[in-house]
Amino acid sequence: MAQSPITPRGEDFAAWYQDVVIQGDMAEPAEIVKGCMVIKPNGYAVWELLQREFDDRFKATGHQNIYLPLLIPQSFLQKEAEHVEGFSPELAVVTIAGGKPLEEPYVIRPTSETIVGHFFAKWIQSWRDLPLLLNQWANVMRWELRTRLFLRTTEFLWQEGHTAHATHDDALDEVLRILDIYADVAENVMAMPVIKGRKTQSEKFAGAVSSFAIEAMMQSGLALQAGTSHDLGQNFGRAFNVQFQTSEGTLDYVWQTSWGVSTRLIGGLVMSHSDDKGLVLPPKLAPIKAVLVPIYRKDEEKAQVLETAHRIAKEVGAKVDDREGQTPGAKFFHWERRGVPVVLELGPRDVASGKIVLKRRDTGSKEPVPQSEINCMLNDTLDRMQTDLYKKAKDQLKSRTVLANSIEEVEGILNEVTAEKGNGKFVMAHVKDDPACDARMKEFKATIRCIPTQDEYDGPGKCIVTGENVDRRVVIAKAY
RNA sequence: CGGGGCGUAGCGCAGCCUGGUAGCGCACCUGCCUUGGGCGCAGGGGGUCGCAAGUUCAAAUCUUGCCGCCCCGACCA
Repeated sequence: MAQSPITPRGEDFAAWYQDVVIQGDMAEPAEIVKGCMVIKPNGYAVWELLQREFDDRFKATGHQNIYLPLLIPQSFLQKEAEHVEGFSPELAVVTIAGGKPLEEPYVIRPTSETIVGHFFAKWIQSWRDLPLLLNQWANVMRWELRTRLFLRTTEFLWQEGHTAHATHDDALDEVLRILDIYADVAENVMAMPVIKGRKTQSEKFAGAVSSFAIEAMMQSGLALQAGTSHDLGQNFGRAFNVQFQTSEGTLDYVWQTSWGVSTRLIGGLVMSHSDDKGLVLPPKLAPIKAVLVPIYRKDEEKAQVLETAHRIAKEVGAKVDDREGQTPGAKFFHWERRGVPVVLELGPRDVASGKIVLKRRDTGSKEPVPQSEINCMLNDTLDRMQTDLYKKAKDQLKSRTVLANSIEEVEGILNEVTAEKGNGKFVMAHVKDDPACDARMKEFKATIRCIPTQDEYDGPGKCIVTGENVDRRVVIAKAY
């Protein structure tokens, strides 16, 4: 019998997304805690693979991991003016502990800049202590009004990098180095093309001088901010008195950065590649790359098939689905929904002919392969699938990116867009980095996603809102 | 924070209007049978009906209060 069906993308994109995540057994709402989710093994395994990719790159660029307290004294959040304003609406606060009201409440960290500021002040005395390059893998909590699995949950997992530098140039280099790492993992591991860019002043992180981000386009055509890297200037250095003695003997505040990617990336992964049959995972992030489904009828067939199945599975590193009492058909659906890149089918006919059937998750193509070549063919297929998924996503990004040269044009395009229809677009237009311009975009429920770091279009032009000169087109879109 | 919906077996739901032995499908267990895209048959186990108070001889059902979750809009990785 059919399991709960997956809502087709074309019918209702948001419902499709939720169905894919749940049917793919990645996560489910933790119905006992508002806005939180349970990340299940098939989802957490993807997170572990992603973590490894990022962590290796952070280590390779000189960062070390630390762990900071979950609770932050409430007064800490208030030390940086913009920071407190940005975060106070979404804080969860602990006011009672040990059965007694606390003298000073603790907030559950929404991010750790403030606590880092405190410890940086203790640890940094001299320019010789710099740069200080740290990262933390942690959970954080932001009391969101509206939540969606992975994309926005009250509690989420992430990494937050925190670094301190002697000069602004060094800090900015760090910010961009990390942005490159984020883009590298997104494109080459997640097969998710991104646009690197700077956030506008009104979209930047609360407390930063400037924020950079990678923006991805989902199959709905909506934008997803997939990672951010912030130039904090000396804002937190001043707020927490993080001073160091320069080589010339003077005192200066450190220049800090912070940067993060979260479990939101898993949502992005799902919305980049999956289809109406369920989850599609790029091979590099598939916890199980191939499953072998044995097919047999009589006992003597079973013995033969299983023997060959285990031999081949061992050779290629596949998992044999030898569960009893489930027909092959049920198994095919099971693994398909869970996004396994390749399913191998082995039955009596294949045993007799010395072949095995290889089926690709993304294209659905099925072909018999000589058993002697299966190892090579499988690796080949996984490699091809990885690059094909990227190409497909890149093509969609290109075909759904349009130029606009007037505010009316932008409005006309974006007013057609709804999240359910999944007909989103990236609109490239000349717009000034000015809060008034951001506000204008909000009128049609869109935002300036970023000012690309690399101009792939026609260079300078006149702002379609103010008429002033700006040096390149920005990305305007509706977003998650 | 506004609008809507929901809470009954592990999951999805019916029953409620009109109070009277708690039901269906899937899943699960046992046996037989089947197996190249969600097999079939037979038998079986599983529930303080979200919580609390009230009305009543009697409450899943009526009344009141509370709690929680989900979905749709304004803030956000």
